[in-house]
Amino acid sequence: MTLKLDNIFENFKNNLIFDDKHVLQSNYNPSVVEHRDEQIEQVASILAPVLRGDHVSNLFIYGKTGTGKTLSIQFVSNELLKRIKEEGGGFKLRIEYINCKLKNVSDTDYRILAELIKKLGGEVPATGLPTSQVANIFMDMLEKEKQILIIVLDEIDHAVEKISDDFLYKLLRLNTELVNSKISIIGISNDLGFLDKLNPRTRSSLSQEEIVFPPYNATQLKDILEKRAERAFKRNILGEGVIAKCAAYIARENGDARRAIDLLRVAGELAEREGIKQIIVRHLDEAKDKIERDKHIDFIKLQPKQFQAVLYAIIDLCDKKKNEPIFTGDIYNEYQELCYKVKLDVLTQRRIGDILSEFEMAGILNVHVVSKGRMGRMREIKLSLPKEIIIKAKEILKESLFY
DNA sequence: CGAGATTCATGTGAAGTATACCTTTAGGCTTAA
DNA sequence: AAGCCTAAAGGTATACTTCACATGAATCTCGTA
Repeated sequence: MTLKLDNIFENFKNNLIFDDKHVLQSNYNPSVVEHRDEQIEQVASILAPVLRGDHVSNLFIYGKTGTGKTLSIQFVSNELLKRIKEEGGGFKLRIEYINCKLKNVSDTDYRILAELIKKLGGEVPATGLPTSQVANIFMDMLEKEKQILIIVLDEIDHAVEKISDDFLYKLLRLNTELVNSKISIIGISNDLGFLDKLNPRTRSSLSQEEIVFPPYNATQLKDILEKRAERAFKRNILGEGVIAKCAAYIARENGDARRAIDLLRVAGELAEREGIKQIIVRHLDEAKDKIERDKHIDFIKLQPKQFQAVLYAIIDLCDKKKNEPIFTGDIYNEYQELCYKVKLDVLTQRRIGDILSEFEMAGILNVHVVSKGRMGRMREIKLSLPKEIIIKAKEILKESLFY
């Protein structure tokens, strides 16, 4: 065993590619945020009143993934925290980040409150308590100290289905009930239409201020990548035009800087694994596939059993039907048979319908309702995954369901 | 022939249920004065 | 009498079910040209 570990460590030590790989990992926090000066200034000027211990306006931020929203907020937060620490002021500032998309973690009223309480150092059971009581616990914890809490709710658009408008509104207006402490919400959404889904009074208190983060363009991406690559890789590792290609590709797609950086890292890993001393354009292409694959495979692995069963039924059906379109009813039948085979409880068609919608939300399926006249009305369903991922997914699902 | 009614298979919203978990409370048992 | 433990009662969130009504175009019906 030790021998094996020795090998691994030895290989790692001798790695030819990376100098400091951490720089390319998603939890890396650069000291400078490139090309977001304007946005950072806006965020800063909106959050600045906390320095005087004043209440801060609620803020709504709109921008696609990987446009530096989180990074910018984190940057401003750190600066604020630093200053508060230096100057004191007799109160505490907390900035807590919550991603509302995380299934079974922070995707309902109750769970968001529970998460917040946890971050404040408390503990609440996963179920059993009335939400209002959890809200009270939260307020008590908040009031224990003189502090300002800024809650960053990332991807609220994903949770708005499950989170009641009322909850958001109450959270936004919590200030009126707080004596010692103050609270502000920063909502982040990828979907600008999100605001329209809210009722007007919630909307107006959430978007007291609004900031838009545009996607990075190719030049900016190139710049960002170069800065990171410089620290992450050893000298002369990057092949001709690799960064330019990477930037151009991502810019064309959606300007998601995180993806661009991932791409570069994975390309590096691939080169490392091959034992080659240079990253070339080919690695980028391979990395692209690998990232795509991993993302979906992880998603599928994390799904609950029933969801996996539904997905398996769909994949199986697609195989059988080849290019014919498939509909809800077909899927349900297939799913039922599968359940008998695997000894899984059979859920109702109603529920399966909801599960299908959830898959659609997650971008795994392409669904649209068609009316076939006298033949009824149903959803036509297509898998929106590349072929090779479907094959891999099928294996994984088989494994998970049958054994 | 064409306007309007019918129909089908499911979409979809609302209300109800099962489960797993929580707190409160009352009763019973133990312990110590 | 005070303290502690236990079990029942009463309550909640969440995932799922049940019920009931909504959809929307192909097809049918039937009056009319």
